Amino acid sequence: MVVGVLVELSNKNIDRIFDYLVPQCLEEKIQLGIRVLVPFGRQTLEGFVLEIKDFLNSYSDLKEVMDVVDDEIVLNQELLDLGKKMKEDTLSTLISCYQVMLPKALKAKKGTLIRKKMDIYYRLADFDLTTFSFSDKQKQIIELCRTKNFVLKKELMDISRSSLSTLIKKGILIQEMREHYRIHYISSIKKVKELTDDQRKVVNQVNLFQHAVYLLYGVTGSGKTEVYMELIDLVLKQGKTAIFLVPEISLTPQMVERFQCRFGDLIALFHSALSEGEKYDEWRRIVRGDAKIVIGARSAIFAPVFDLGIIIMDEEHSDSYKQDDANPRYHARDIAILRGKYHQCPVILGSATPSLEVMARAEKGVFHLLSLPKRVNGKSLPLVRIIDMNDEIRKMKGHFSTPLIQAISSRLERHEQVILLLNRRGYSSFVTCKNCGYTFKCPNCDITLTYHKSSHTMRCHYCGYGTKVYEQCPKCFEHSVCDLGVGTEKVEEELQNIFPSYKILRMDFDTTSRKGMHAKMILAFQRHEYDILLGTQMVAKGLDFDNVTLVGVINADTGLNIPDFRSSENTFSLLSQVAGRSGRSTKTGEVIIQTYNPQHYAIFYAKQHDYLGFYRREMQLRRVLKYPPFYYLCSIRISGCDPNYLQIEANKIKRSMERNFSHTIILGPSPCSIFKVKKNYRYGIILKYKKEKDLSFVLEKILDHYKSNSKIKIDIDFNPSHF
DNA sequence: AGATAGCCGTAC
DNA sequence: TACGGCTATCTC
Repeated sequence: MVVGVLVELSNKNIDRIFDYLVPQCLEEKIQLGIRVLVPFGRQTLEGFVLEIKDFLNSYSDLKEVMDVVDDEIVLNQELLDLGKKMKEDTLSTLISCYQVMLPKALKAKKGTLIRKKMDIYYRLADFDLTTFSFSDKQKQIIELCRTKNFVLKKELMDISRSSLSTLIKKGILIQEMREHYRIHYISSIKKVKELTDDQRKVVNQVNLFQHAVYLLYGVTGSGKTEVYMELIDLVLKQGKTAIFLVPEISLTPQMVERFQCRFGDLIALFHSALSEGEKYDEWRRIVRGDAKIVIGARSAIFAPVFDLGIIIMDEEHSDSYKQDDANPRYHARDIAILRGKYHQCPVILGSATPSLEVMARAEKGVFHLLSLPKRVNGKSLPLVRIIDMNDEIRKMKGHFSTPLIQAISSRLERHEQVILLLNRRGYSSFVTCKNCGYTFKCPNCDITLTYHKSSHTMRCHYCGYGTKVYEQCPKCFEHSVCDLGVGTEKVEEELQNIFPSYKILRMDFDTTSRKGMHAKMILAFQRHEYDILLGTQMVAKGLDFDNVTLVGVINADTGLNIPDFRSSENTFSLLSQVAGRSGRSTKTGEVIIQTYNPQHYAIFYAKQHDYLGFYRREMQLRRVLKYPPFYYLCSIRISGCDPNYLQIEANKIKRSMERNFSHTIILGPSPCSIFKVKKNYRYGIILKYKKEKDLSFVLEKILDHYKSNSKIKIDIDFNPSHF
């Protein structure tokens, strides 16, 4: 027997199958998708068996497989094929596609193999017990085994050690080894909430027996989660499984608790707070079929489930679904659709602010549109007040306008809670006028210019346009142009000074990076141990606090100034999401947004809770500027440590593209926003295209050409989430 | 990722 | 001619 093996090294030069001879003694264990240990050059590597074939004499000088690593396969046929498709779509190495599917614990890292733990269980033997007489303790043990079927050894030992051993000796109890999972779930199942008519209507519109993609567009608080749970319930009743994806940030204890109450230990949870060992255990529970519902962030889309009955992606618009920091640069939505097709099951994309790409496809009829236009509690969406900071700025000392301070104190006096959002995205990288709020834009791209400190210039990262920084503002002629930057700590301090007797909880990357802190903080706020929750983006999503009646956005604009064509969309969606945190229960909610751009359409439509209005407006812009969903984008990043050489090669790459593409707009090469990172310089080329049939072919040729050039690294990102 | 074979310049 | 640095090539 001969096997084709893909070794665990992600390198373009080795991204192919190597053949090995299987010694007789290992033949039995060999299967497609199992891992083997093979000699490679002079090292020993793990690899995946991708081909099994008979030995032919044409094979000359094959090395032998040294060992089989697993008892069971780690990649089933579906995932093996999916990886090949991903390789084609992302131009990554095949091995990187497989690696991203598996828990890290499985990755060959010398000496740190995480093993599954075993527990000893006992069950009753299959014969008539009436002929025996038992002691009280023995009866207790037998009764326990009868009700629970399998009982952990330790539990029985606690009753009576000697009785246990007698029962074992008599053959009444039979020992069984079972895998020990590091996490334990409650299996209690609470009463199920009755669906509203709207929710029921949506559930009924989903055909569970064939593949289709649905967009569930539902305003914040419309009860999308209930719909998800009902659909999952229906799928479980068919004996099938479900995958439920959420952005990492909204994988909160609140949301998890709701699912656990309803589905108990049928859930496998992938959470960033889990250790690698725990993740591995969850993965094993899925493989074994013990878990039927997989809940997790992006990579949970690769869960090794069988009989998949539904895939749900909550907060579909979230950019965390796109992996953009490493290969393969995939989008979980694309994978979801591929798996949905394979399993012939529905894919549900849910959001209160769907991405334009998805909404456009729903409008075209490619996806089915389902809507939940009303909040469940019958409450209207909270009233949004816009504070024009151009007027306020002169009256205030720090970050808080008078109306916002007044609103906060009146809510606090009523013992209600407040959420404050400090939007940190894109902070300090843009140049603005302190007097009038004017920001500099690129004349060619309608994109905010980015400040480059080293050269004291402003540059467009799309087309490469650059200009020196003007001290004088071209709008108000004041000499008050500066670059911006504020920290959360500073704002917290300021807030504490204004409200010295109230407790403030600060939630940002620094305070939540410790394991489990995020969850702890949310629970503490829920218990009203704090009055004000001050945080970054992470306070915007999925949280559900009954007592929160005011949401304040300290700086709505920063997101608008990011040099990204999606900045309006992201700002609109952030504001809508955070506004939805207010007034979720019986108390009426209020939202206050501080902004220098009160007239900006993203802020205007967010105030009106008008997603469709925003959508139409933004679509017009995208059409004119040739952005998605009208055009596809592809970002090519060229990096290396010699800036001159890089520039020369980047231009060569551009020219070869110009020769080979006929329907593609090629922008760049231009230096990336952070031109120099760790002694590495970076150039970017951006492609805009609708149809370019040789695109992948040509890009692959370019990758191939540079694959063994150590001076240059090329990263390709199709449909980048940002630049 | 490593290891190695081939190619150059330079130092004795 | 011996050594080192650099690069292209190879790993079943």
